[in-house]
Amino acid sequence: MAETGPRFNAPLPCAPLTANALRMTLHALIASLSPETPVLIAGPTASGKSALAMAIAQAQGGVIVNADAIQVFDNWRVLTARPTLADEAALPHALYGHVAATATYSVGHWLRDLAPLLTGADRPIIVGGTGLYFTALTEGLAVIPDTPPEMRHAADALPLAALVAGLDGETAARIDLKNRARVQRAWEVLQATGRGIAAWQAATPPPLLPLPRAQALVVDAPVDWLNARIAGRFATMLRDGALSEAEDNWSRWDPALPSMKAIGARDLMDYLHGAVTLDQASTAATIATRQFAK
RNA sequence: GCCCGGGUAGCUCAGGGGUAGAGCAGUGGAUUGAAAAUCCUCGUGUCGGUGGUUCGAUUCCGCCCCUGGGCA
Repeated sequence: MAETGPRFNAPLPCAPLTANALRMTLHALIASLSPETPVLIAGPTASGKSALAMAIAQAQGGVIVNADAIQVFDNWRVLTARPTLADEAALPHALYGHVAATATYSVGHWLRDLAPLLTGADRPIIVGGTGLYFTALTEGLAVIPDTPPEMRHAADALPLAALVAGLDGETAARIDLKNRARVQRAWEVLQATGRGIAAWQAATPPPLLPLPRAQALVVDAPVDWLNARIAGRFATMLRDGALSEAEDNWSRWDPALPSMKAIGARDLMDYLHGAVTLDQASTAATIATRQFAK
């Protein structure tokens, strides 16, 4: 059962179906689900995960819970394809836009926010594109004390080689030493706690929701079909107000903030700066989306 | 019409008498608190066409075609 990453069964080959066949497939799929058991929905962006979640909630009830690292922030709705106000009014949603744009947030926060929903009255339907979140949920996450922000600042200033030199042997043997994000995280943990991250991870507690206790679905779609949907997506976002969202974020723009990592945010800011045309921004954002969807 | 640049990977370009290499795009893979992040892997293409010089031309020379700019 122990696999690496969320490798769910994939019963929904939605793309090549006609609208009617798709409706019937969805119908059969939903009918096969137990209304008591938590549902997990993973899949690439623009594959129709949210629509599936809403269809399930509509038919069987339950709360739609976000498992996307960027949709948790309150500053982008259109650009991150968060459920609309109408969607949220129609069906219960949780962990969407509940974090301030200027806050830091990560898997640990998410798991803590999620925990009460797993034992609540409503059956959770957890949808999202962040693989790490699903992995942490179904396979567990090491409990490591928070590292202070100063530690991050200190590490930011150091070259990779210095960080590598500062690791404990057990950790150094285990992680990708060329990957700055991994190395820096390990360095920060060792500095802050005096214990190597490998040791912390070896003591990972059992998962909050092991895969066998959930109904896991992955929306799988052919690349060509996906790319076609992605191609029109940014234009649609612009039409729906992505540009004014960008203007709203203008005064607090800081590329280092997690909330500003939203695909297209940087491109929109570049456009507002006059550095690129809207066309160039759209192209860049579309390419980034396609790469992300893989 | 004349003068000066260019024409090399899907795109932007570097190079240079011994059949060529970067970035981007694309591909495959990794992933334990930045994950919409981060890292790793994969580069043969008539070097615009055609003649010539040469042991050997994508590289030098002629002509032709295309393209950017300047002068008329």
